[in-house]
Amino acid sequence: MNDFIEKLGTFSEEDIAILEKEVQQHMCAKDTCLLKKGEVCSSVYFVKEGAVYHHTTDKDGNLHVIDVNTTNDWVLNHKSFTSRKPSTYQIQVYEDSELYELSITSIHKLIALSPSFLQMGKLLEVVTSRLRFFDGNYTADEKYAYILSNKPELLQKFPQMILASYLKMTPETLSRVRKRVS
Amino acid sequence: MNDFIEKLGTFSEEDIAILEKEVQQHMCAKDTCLLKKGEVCSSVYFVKEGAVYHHTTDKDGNLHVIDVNTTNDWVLNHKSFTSRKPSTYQIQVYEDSELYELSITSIHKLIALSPSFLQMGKLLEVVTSRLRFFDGNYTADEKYAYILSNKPELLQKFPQMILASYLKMTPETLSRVRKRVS
DNA sequence: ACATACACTTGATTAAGATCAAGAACGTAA
DNA sequence: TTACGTTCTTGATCTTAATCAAGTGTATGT
Repeated sequence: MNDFIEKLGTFSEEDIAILEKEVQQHMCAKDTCLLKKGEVCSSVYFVKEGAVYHHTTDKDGNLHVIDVNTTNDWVLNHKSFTSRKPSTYQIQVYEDSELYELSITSIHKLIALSPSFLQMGKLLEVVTSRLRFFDGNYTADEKYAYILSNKPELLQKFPQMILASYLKMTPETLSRVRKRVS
Repeated sequence: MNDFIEKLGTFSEEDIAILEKEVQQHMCAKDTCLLKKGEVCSSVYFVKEGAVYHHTTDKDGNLHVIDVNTTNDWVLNHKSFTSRKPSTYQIQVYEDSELYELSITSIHKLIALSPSFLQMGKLLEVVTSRLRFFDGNYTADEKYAYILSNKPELLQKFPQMILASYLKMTPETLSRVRKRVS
């Protein structure tokens, strides 16, 4: 649990003690749903080991992958979490994973006990900000190269279909990009 | 000033009286800068009449239009405003405009005087959320059709170059789309 | 009225990626 | 082992929009 707490911020010994009481540890099987479409996001997860993806399916049955997380990543729908409005997509475990969970009620309790826990709010803003290429007009090659140099573990954890959807290209294109860039 | 206050929320007579003392009314000439790149956004504007655009210029000298506002729109860099971090772009008046301004210090003062002003925070979140098509993969025709049915006044106020940049297409493409869709 | 500048249009060509289609590689179950 | 279902690869073609280039307005000032 140390790496989890370290990533959360800097805390005193006492703070860590009360924090540890609030954190729940889970072993989640593949396909476990962490947040259903329509539910309000009320927990923050941290991936100790494993893989998680955020997705939705449109009326034509096409899968849209919104986000992907692996080891040492934070997992939450930040928009739903902060606005307390229903999530527009699902968060699901992609492979058997070990997760830490901190509920919103625990977070409120912690902040009431020690204001040093306020730093978590800032953190969650940062960790959930979207990757560069979702704003600008990047080519398929640039998007792949970005992942390759910034988060190559995604390429190992997820199959081409999921990655292609996440990168907004077809699996065929991703296959060709892969060959081209390597 | 009534339409401005109405859009801000629902307030008592006394609230409106203290609010009106804080609002500054401006006549701004074309090209007046409301927020410079690098400054922290510290005011919210409301367009009584006119046109405003948010833009930046990259190292190759290309103009990138991030947002456009016309009559009855709110104007602010929400990210800079809430994070208190420097703006990455400029906000500028595009044609002579009549604007109302509410500074962040005024907002804090108002909230201290009456908690009913807290509703403004929610409002600003909503009004600054990006239009649908900036997430998904929409065609040039779809983007134009969306503006045409949801904010046609933009097409009157701004020249093709600005609109094309905002819609992430070339002016040539926008010209052809225009003919095609109409 | 003329010149200059600027915005817009239109056409021809190019490039990126999607789509369609077929086959290869690999795992799992009978 | 064979058979089936995936996932991934590869090729051929098509579509969208960018680029390049040459026009056509249209306003502004002299």
